[in-house]
Amino acid sequence: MSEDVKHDAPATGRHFLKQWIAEDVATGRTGGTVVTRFPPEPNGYIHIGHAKAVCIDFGMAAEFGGRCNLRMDDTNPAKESDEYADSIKEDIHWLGFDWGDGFYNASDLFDRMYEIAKKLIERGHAYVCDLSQDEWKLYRGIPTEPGRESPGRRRSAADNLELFQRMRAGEFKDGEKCLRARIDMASPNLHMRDPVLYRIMHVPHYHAGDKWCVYPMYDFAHSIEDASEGVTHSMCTLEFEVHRPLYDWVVDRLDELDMLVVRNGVRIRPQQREFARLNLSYTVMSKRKLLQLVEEKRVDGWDDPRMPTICGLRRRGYTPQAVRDFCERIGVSKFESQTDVALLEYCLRDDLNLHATRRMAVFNPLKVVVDNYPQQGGLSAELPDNPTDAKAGLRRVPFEREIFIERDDFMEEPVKKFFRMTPGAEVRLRGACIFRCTHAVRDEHGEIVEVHGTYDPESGGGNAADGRKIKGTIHWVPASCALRIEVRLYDRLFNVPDPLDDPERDFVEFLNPDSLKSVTALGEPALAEARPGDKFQFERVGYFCVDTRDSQPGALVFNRTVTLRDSWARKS
RNA sequence: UGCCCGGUGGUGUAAUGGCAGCACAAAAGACUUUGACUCUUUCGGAGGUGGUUCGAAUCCACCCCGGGCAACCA
Repeated sequence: MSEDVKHDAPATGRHFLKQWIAEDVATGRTGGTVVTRFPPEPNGYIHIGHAKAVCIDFGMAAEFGGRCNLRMDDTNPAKESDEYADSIKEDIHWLGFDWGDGFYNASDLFDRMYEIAKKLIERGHAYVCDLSQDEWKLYRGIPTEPGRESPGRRRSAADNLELFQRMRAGEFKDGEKCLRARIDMASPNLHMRDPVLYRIMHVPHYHAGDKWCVYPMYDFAHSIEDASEGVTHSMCTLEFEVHRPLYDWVVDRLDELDMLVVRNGVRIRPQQREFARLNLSYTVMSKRKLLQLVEEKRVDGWDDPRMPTICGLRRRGYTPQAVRDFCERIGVSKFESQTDVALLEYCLRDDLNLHATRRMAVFNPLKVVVDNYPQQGGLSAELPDNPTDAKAGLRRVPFEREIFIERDDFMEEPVKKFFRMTPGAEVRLRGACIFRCTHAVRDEHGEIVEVHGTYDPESGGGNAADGRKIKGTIHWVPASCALRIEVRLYDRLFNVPDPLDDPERDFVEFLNPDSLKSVTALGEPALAEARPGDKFQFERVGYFCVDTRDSQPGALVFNRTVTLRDSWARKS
């Protein structure tokens, strides 16, 4: 699926996950098929950090000829919904990945998990704990000191089983009891100090309905989900590293119960490894904080084009190819790094340059009058829709006696190395002709209101008949038939590279007040045909797309996806 | 301060005991009917101290620094 991704960068070396999987393939531990999974919790929209995980999970499976399941890790009904589950599926498909028939819900395994829990109780591996949450915290101890045993730990298996069944029957209130694993209250790893396996929640589940009032905890559920699906390689982010012994403990119990999938005679013991999550400069990546931005209306919803969510990037005009290329380039490691958003933008421009249709649009118009141009001149510029694509077509832009150019493209007293329009000098009007400015006209405030000059009638299309070179080329739109378009100029959401870096200040204080500026621009007539989602390069300015939410025929709204690189602006 | 995991140019990464390389960023130049793209060049790196070795980014020890874990969240 990644044929269309450019691989001009040297293939990143075999990162540790590839090495790990390759080794397991070689030793036959996979039973012939590498199986991975992407296990989002449907409690929010996925963002570019998840895209990294998606690319790793699906990418590793593809690379080793295996498969990757999509699984909703929906074990906490308090926060989850169909809306989120649906959006996650849509976003993964948009990224270009497909799970085939490998779609699962953790909640479909609730019966199985419940049975496993009962077996664990019978075998003395789990017990019902009556401690309140506060007591349980006290009993757990602190890292430097061992914890104390819960009274429930010494209860008979039969009694615990009965209590657990009563929990499930709804006889207890939330938090009144819980099921815990019997492991080691003295473990230096807090997660091994008899972790909670089931809690009571009298909350209906968006998928399982009102069948349950007890729900499994992540550590218990996740191992069972992986094992049930025959997952061989379970990759997640670094914060789960300390959970690994517990993951393995549950897999051991399943093994004892003979509940592991057997593939080609090999019992599949899923294994977990962890990689560093993606951090991107000038944004935040935590679902909680993104939710906060949405709820406090700091942005216009999850798909606000400034959001790092997949739907936000999509609306902004990002392409799946660019996101995948980016995920390939950032590599995989265990070092907690912060990637420069400039790399993402590089990948974006790289793709858009190849595929975006070219048009001209003027953002800050300055009227230019071509004094020697006949009223019905009949000249028009014929320009390629995309010079990087030989198959792309051409469009005509009518040239007129009055046109608009970018105010920045004119300087009455030019600084050195200014190659654009300036009195006395020639400049090329893109695709149309060579123009020599004679003078600027000012109003009573000294503001330049229009510029006059003459064109070279022998320069149709922009080439001089005598072959003389013209250094500067600027874009323009015809005055009479230019299209008024709304353009939303998006910039980075935050004005510091790491908004979470300052413990003294709330990250919202670092929001960039100029992250959105809405302006009216003048576009060339061909833009009238633009449809929602279409991507364009406005020449010499940047990449833009037609907004999928607010744009209407006759009232077009464009989002600035990313500017063009501009070495002139950087210099001055 | 208990346990776990990390530390290679500004940023992200490569090497698996044998010349520290690539990409992004930055800078200079060439080309150019987009000051874009493309091309060339430059800049700049091993947290520290010891040790093992003919040879250490890589192995060992100690130290320093960063992150994670102490939700009945995932």
